[in-house]
Amino acid sequence: MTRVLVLGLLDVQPMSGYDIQQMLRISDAERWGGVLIGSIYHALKKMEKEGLVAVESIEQTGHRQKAIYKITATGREHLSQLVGESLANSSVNYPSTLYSGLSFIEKVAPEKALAALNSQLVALEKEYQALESGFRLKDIAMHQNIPPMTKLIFDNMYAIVNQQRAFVENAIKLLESQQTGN
Amino acid sequence: MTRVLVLGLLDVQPMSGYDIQQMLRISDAERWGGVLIGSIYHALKKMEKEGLVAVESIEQTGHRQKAIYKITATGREHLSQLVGESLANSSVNYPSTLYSGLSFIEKVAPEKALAALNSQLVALEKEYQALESGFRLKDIAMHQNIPPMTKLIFDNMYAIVNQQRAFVENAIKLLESQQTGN
DNA sequence: CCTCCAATACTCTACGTTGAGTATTCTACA
DNA sequence: TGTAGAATACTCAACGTAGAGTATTGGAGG
Repeated sequence: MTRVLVLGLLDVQPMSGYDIQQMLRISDAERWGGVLIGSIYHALKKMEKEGLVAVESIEQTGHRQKAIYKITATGREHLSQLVGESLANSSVNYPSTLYSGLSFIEKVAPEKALAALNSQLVALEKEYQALESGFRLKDIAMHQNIPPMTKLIFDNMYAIVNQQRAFVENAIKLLESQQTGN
Repeated sequence: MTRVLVLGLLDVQPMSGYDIQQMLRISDAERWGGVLIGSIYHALKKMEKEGLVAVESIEQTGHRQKAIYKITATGREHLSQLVGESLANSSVNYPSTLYSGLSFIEKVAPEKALAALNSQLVALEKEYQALESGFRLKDIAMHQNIPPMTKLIFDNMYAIVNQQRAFVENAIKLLESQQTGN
């Protein structure tokens, strides 16, 4: 996924690792991608060895220099390949951390478990609001002309957060009913 | 997550890395956890150094030996801690691979993109059916007495697969409408 | 003009994941 | 009784992730 994002951005125009970082930070990819600094530079180095990208130039500013990378023809083919795979592969990923926690929930005291689940509910609420305000900002920036695919992705993110919210609420209800012995 | 599962199982009874592997394979965790061989042994070695687990005994069978691990008191505390965190942390994880593919969908020919998305739909359908038959088998094995928490988790998995199915269907519709120029 | 903080542009190492690979033992069946 | 293949039990190196750390430059305020 890191590779798709890096190659995709370099295909728009040559840029440095830092620029890629900034691009990802500004775009929605920040929220769902969570690509970290180290991964970007690692991907660039790796793909350079593989001939998918190349250093176009090195800009000097005083004693500091930055490498401007560009995508190669092979890289463009590879990108197309990767995008195809990303579209074809199953996109389900279960919240395994939560599942494993619930599987061994008896390892913590019921009050602690309830407190923990409630704090997750707060986190989910926060995520939902961050999504909403992010969307509003984008909507204004693009003058109410958000591309339909971006809209679809946002809707999917809303749906996922809501789904998890309902799930956690049900888990809480179940725990409470078990605690009172009903 | 690997640690929670490994510690949780060792807390039931001492066993070897291979036994843990088998336990996970049999349980539902196989489907959502996807914990791989290497990760289990790595976790065991690491946690042994940290004093969370210890080798209880080494069973010899001819020239082959297997190490039976047990959880320590510190390990039990740690498990409780980890379960608490698993319950408290946000459980949303977006299908970033698909999102990145969709973000750069124009890098592949429209027919290829459609074909790829349709093959994902097939994969999702397969996953749904695997879920259903897995649940039925479990239901029979437990004589229609599946624990409510397990039921909740299964329902969440169904919901997630359905959500992704709807999402991919909408993406396909959007692509088709763009292709015909509506 | 100086100073301090934010921004720029990476480097580096620790860590977990991945799954092919290795080696041994068991077992079914011919 | 021999043997092919499944099951057992783990090793190992390549790889990607993670994010703190380092070093330099730009800019705002006193």
